[in-house]
Parts: sequence; C-alpha cells; structure tokens
Amino acid sequence: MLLSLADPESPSFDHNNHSLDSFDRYASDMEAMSVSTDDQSASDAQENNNVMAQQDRCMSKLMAPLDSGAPPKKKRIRKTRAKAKSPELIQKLKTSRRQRANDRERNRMHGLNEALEVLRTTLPNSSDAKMTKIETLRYACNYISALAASVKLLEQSKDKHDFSELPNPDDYAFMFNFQYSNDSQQELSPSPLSRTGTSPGDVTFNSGPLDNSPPYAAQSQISNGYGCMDSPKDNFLEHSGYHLLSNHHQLDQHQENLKTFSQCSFFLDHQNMNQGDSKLHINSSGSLYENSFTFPSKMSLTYATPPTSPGLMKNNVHSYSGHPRSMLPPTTSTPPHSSYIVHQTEPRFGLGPVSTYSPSQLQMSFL
DNA sequence: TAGGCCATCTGGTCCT
DNA sequence: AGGACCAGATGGCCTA
Repeated sequence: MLLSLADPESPSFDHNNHSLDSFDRYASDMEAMSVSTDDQSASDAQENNNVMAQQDRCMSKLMAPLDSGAPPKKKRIRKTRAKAKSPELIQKLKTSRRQRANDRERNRMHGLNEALEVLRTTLPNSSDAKMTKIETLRYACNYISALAASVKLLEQSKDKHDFSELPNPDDYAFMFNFQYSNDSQQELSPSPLSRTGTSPGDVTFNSGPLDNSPPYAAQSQISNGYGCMDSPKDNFLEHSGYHLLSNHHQLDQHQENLKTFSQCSFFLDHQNMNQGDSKLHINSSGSLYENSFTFPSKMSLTYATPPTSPGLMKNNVHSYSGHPRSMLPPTTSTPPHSSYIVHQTEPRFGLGPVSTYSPSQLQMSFL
C-alpha cells in the first residue's frame, strides 16, 4: 500500500532519515493519494476525507520536531534557520495544498447543495420539474412570507373572535415574487411582514390589506419578460397552492375605502423599456381598489380602475402602452389586460440593462 | 447555436 | 498557518 511507504507511523518509516528526499517522497505520495474529482459519490467523498486526513497527519509528522515522540526532556532551544526549499519542493507543497483546498471546497459545495435539496423537498411543489437553486431560494422567501401572513391573519381573527372571514389560504396568500434576469444588484424580496422602514432592502406597508385587512391575493411580479400565466417560470408559483389570479371579494368589508377585486394580477415587465420605466400589466375586473404599500423598491405606480385613457393614470405614469394581447393569460373570464408605463422614482442601482434595478427601491401605490 | 444552469477550479480575504 | 468563505473563470450538459 502506498501509505506504508510514506507514513511516518508505518514500521518502514525511518524517523532518523528525515531528509529532503523523504519529503519529496511524501509530496509525491500524497499527490498519488489524491482522489479523482470526477463523479465523486458520498463514499468516495468519505474516503477522500480519510485520505486527506492521512495526508494531514503525514504533513504534520513531517513538519513536527524530530523528537516529538521522545520523553519530556528539557530541550535546548536552538535557533535554526529554516532550510531553504527547492523550487520543486515549493511547487509540490503548493500543489498539495491546492489539491486539499479543492477537495474541501468541493465538499463544502456538496453540503450546500444537500441543504438546498432539503429546502426543495420542504417546499410544496406539485411539479416534477426541479426548481433551480435561485428559484428554490426565492420560492422559500415567498412561502415564508405567505405563512407569516397566514399566522397574522389567524391572530387577528382570534382577537376578534370571528373566524367567519377567514378565507381559504388559496384566496389570501400574499406573495411577492421577484424574478430577475442576471442582475448583480438584485436582492431577494424580504418578508413583507417582518420588516419596516424605507431604506433599501426594507419594506414598508403604508396602509391597506397587509396592515388592517384580511390578506388579499395580489401578485406582483417583476418579470424578465416572461409571459403571464403560461410561462414555465410562472408555473412554479402556483405549486405553492396560491393563485396567480385571486379573489378579493371580501376586501371591502375590512377597509371602508377599499373596493373589491374579483380577479387581479399585476405584472411588471421592464424588458425592452427605457431605463427608468417599467411596464405594468394589470388584469382586473374589479372596480376601485385603493391601497398603498411600499415595495422593497421605490417604484411608484398608481392604478385606478382600468382606465380608458392615459389621463386616468396619476402621478408617475408617463404613457399608456395599449393592450399587449400577447401577454394575456389564457383565460376568458378576465377583462382585457392593460399595460401602463410607470416611472421609477428612485434611481436604479448602477447602470446597465433595464432589468438591473434593485427591488428594494420599488414603491407601488394603488389608488 | 445561444443561453441557462451547474460543478469545479482557483486565488483572494478573513478568521481562528 | 490553515481552514472557511467568496466570487470569478471555465467547461460541460441541456434545451428552446
């Protein structure tokens, strides 16, 4: 076995002959011990760890003082200059260290992936399609937010001793789902219920359902230009059991100025738009819906009932862009979609493609 | 074939 | 000094 040649613990090891030659043999033996990186199974990884541990023992033995095994004698402190190492030796040391670092990094990433897989299986998902890593993380955030909203609603109902208005979870899940392109500035949307404030990354709900009304099922989606309902990227949203299009029939019972939505969905599309603008697709058959909340970013948009002209849009709305029929979800029960161009009130984080702005700077207002 | 996703390698930085 | 962590680079695989 290879180890017997190089292992200081092996009988064949000559502790007195601790020369550079023997070290070279160590280095080459350790390299030979390194495990192929292709297709490592768990057992391979374990074996690899053992080999690495063995390597480390070899190295520490080699580096340890020669009298390490001797009885505790008073040692004479001798000032010695470190032996100059040959370039070959330095190279071998580097290679060995690098190899071990690679192994550790590989194992670390495997551990990360295993944890991600656990998270994946924890989340409700009716699809066979495996969620990507980023989808899993964002989905988990949304799911936690929805659960938090559920808890809050339950507590409110308990306080009022009235559970009659407790809707089906499918009807009230409030989910923020951000989907971004390759955006280095992007942030995961924080839980809408757990944070307040206006600084980047914070979420403030100024008024409306999240604070004082039953949960409602607005779906906001900053999309990268995917279709509405039929996009694979959207499908995984529904796997949580929450609707992309949801009922708001009880909204007006809880806030006087709130009217009802029968169905609505919000769809933000900032692809192919000028920088600073974003396109909002609104699908609603409801009448006036009044609410205001601060999304993690500072994008302001105002929405009334589906306007017949751009003039009905207030504040930051710059233009009205018609009816992108191609973006419509495949349903006949909803009115025609409208899309509006709204203005982003805060500068994007950095320059670059239109899609690169931070969601922590988005503010949405529905009036 | 381009783009997305992923695993791996690598060098740098921080921490113990 | 060595390990953990991170981000960039790279190449393979898959899919539209």
